[in-house]
Amino acid sequence: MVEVVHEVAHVFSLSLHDRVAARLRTMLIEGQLAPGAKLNERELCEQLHVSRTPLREAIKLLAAEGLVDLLPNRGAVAVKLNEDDVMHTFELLAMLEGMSGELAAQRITDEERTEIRALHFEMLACHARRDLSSYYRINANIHRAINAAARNPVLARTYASVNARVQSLRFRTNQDDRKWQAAVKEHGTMIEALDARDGAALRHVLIVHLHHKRDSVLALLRAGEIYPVMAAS
Amino acid sequence: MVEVVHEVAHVFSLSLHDRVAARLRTMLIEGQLAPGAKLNERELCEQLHVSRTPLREAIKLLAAEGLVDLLPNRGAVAVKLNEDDVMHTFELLAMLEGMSGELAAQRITDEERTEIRALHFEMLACHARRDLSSYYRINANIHRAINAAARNPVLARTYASVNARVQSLRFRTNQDDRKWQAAVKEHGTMIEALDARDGAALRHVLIVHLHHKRDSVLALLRAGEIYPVMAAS
DNA sequence: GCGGTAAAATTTGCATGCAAAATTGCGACG
DNA sequence: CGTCGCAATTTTGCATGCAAATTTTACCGC
Repeated sequence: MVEVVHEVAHVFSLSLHDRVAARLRTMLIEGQLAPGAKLNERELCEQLHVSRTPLREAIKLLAAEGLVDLLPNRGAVAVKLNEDDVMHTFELLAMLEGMSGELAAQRITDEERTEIRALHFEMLACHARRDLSSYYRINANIHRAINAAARNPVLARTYASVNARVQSLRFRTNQDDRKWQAAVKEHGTMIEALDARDGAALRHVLIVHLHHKRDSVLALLRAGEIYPVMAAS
Repeated sequence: MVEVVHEVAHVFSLSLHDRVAARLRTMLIEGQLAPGAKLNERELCEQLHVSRTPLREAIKLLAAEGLVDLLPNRGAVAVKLNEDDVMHTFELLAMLEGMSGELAAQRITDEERTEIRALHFEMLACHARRDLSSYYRINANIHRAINAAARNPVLARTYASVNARVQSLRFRTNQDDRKWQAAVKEHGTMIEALDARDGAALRHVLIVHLHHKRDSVLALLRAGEIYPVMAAS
């Protein structure tokens, strides 16, 4: 019935289910689909202007990524992490990022170091302007760059997959100026470790960094300032 | 009124697509679907006696697990790892298993230690009988038990997911008696480290163990003795 | 024969239809 | 007044149909 399709000529992932999965992923990470919320197929079909088949296929992708839980005969719900889940996830993330850092310190090129330092200063600018949104974006790019410098795509993909599950929570932290300051300082230490090609030091600061992040998220979680936020239904 | 049941309910896979995914997973791991082989939907539909919808949904699950690659408009193919992929995967696996061991040494209960030691002796029996198949099964159970003792379900699931991608390759190694002997000896060291609750030692032996496994797999890969094999077992 | 092109056949991707399960609404009964 | 039970509606799960894309095959010119 719907033959009017928005221009997607320049997009290479022509598969509709991939695009739908990406859209859902964004909605989950940004909290438009709140943790614990049921994913109503008919609703999402109308909202995304697709039929149920590609939507269901996209949901299966997200289920394997761990972003939604699949309940037999009862559809899918956005994952709602409890404290233990958050602890375990950050415990793993810290290890993964620590490993990335250690490998990156050994394998990074000068060009990559230069680029990461540039990103670092961009991030400092965002911090100075209190531009949280851009700060997050550049921050993510820095960590992605470190992962890339580790020269292990399997590690990078695994990290991205695990990280996606807590991304929506990480989004809400760093409201606290003191913690933000500390995070920025840790990032400075990362740059120093990278310049010194000190794998152990980079690993250490990354693990500490993630543990601080974990604590921030847990604090918000315990304060109940995360899950009450719900979108209109 | 529904009680809170956010645990991954392992009720019997009532969903057809879950059963199909499990079946396909087995076929991929056991090599019935050879690496690089195209997954023909019609063919598999007839073989598994299901229609295309649940099959396609299952394939999406496996794609997110990294067991198959999805080519736009050209279906899915069983992943065919090259040497770099194998190196990177084992590099990550070694780290994950090392982490598991370190955590397990801290968190394991006496009951679990007892059970793992029992499994260990069972495995020794299989080794003595040269019962490779049972050896593999018990070996996998030991590593699963260590992962369980680490008390981090996220880590365990991640390990299982990454491991699945090389499981079909691991299946074919240890034909070499000398390497088998060495692997068994390493397992003995693991038990000692667990009994001493020496996290660093356990971590170390697990990493070494995985690196040896990596070398075995790479040797077979380079000898071309893996991919030509296509028969079902 | 050989390369190239176009049509036929196969295969994938998406939409829709139908049955089973779950949720909801409502009324009878204790 | 609350609870249980049953039917209506909604929602999920699977099968099938159709169009687009890909692969195969056949043909034509050279």
